[in-house]
Amino acid sequence: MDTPSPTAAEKRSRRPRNPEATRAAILDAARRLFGRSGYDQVSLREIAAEAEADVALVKRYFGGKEGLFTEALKTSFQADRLAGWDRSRFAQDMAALMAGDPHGPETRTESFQFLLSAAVSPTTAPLARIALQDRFIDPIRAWIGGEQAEARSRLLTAVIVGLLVERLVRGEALQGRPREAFMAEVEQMIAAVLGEPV
Amino acid sequence: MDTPSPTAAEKRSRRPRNPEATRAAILDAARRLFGRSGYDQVSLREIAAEAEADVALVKRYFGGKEGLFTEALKTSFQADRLAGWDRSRFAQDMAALMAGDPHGPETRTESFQFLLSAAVSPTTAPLARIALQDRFIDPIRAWIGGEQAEARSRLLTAVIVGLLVERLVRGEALQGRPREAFMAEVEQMIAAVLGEPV
DNA sequence: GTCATTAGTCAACAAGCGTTGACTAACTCG
DNA sequence: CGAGTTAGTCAACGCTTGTTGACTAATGAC
Repeated sequence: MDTPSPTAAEKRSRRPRNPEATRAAILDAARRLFGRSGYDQVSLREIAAEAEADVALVKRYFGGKEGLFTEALKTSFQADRLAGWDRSRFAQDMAALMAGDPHGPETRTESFQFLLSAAVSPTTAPLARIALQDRFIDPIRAWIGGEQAEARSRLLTAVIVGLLVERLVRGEALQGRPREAFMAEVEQMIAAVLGEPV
Repeated sequence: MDTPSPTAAEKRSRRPRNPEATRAAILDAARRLFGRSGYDQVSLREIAAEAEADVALVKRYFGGKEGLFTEALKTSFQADRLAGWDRSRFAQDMAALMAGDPHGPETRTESFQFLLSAAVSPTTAPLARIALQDRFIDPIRAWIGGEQAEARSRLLTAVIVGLLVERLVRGEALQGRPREAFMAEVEQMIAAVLGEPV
């Protein structure tokens, strides 16, 4: 046998020794799982399993669970930054997003949920405050401008968060007339907060 | 010594054997602690200590942690039912409540937070859905009436929840002009959702 | 007063957690 | 090639959790 039985070699160190890739895999798994279930619900062993890595590597790369969480929160929802949204279609897009099926494929809210679960737990609330300010309140205020910008951006952020919880708790998709009615109301309300003619 | 050293007798069974009172004490402590920190953050031992009772009694009276949580959630915020609020002053009262100091004495939001933390955790989300429907969405719909009642009550509930999170995350009281501006915006928005002239 | 029932206590359990350090194998540099 | 560093693995630690069953003492029925 030229190629000896690979079992022994295969069992150990299957991963091709790529530190950046492993680090990224762990971080990715963390974002996914933390976003789905919150800080306490997820164990490092679950994350490691999802990333097909060893638990001990969490310490190596992130110092511990809290470090991993912080890093995951920091690098979360790059794509979902509200700043990148089209303001003229904001109310419609948000209404459609919030009326959708919570378990559907077009989710896009997973990273929001991450932030939300962070906000509720007192342990992680300070981190959540920074992230909320950074990614929601500040960019929205920049849009709005004017004298009431601060109050309105806080308010709009609160509305989005509330709608997320509603969506999360609802458990199933709105369909037909209920969906349309809900969307229409959301749209109208957001427009009102944005200070636009209804 | 006629009255012998009471240490031995005192150590055991100090509580005067009052099942209803102990049950109530445990339930009360559970409401308080669950409301402050959420399901996973609170251990049964903490609750038992707060109630000055033994951990094992949780099993006796409630079957386990989940049973205690369910019972606590069910019997929570009797006083805070939105149904009891004065509708004509609803927008103002809610705005004032939400602008207040999160750590202030006039809280009144502890039991809301209880519900909120239940809503975010997937384990307890189904329970939270029932409670939300029962205590918020349904009574609000009864107020509103009309064709859009369902959509609007969902929306108003979402707004309240979002404001709670904002308050929770904010960490300090708004004061002076920021507070007034925030309150005015909240008031106006709620009034809009309620379908009242602004 | 005696005996069965029940409220409350105590100690221990199995399981899961985050964390740690010793070990092995792979890469890098001289 | 050989030495040193680094990536990844493994087993175990100490701790906390919810839960359980054996025990003690107070209550209530007769």
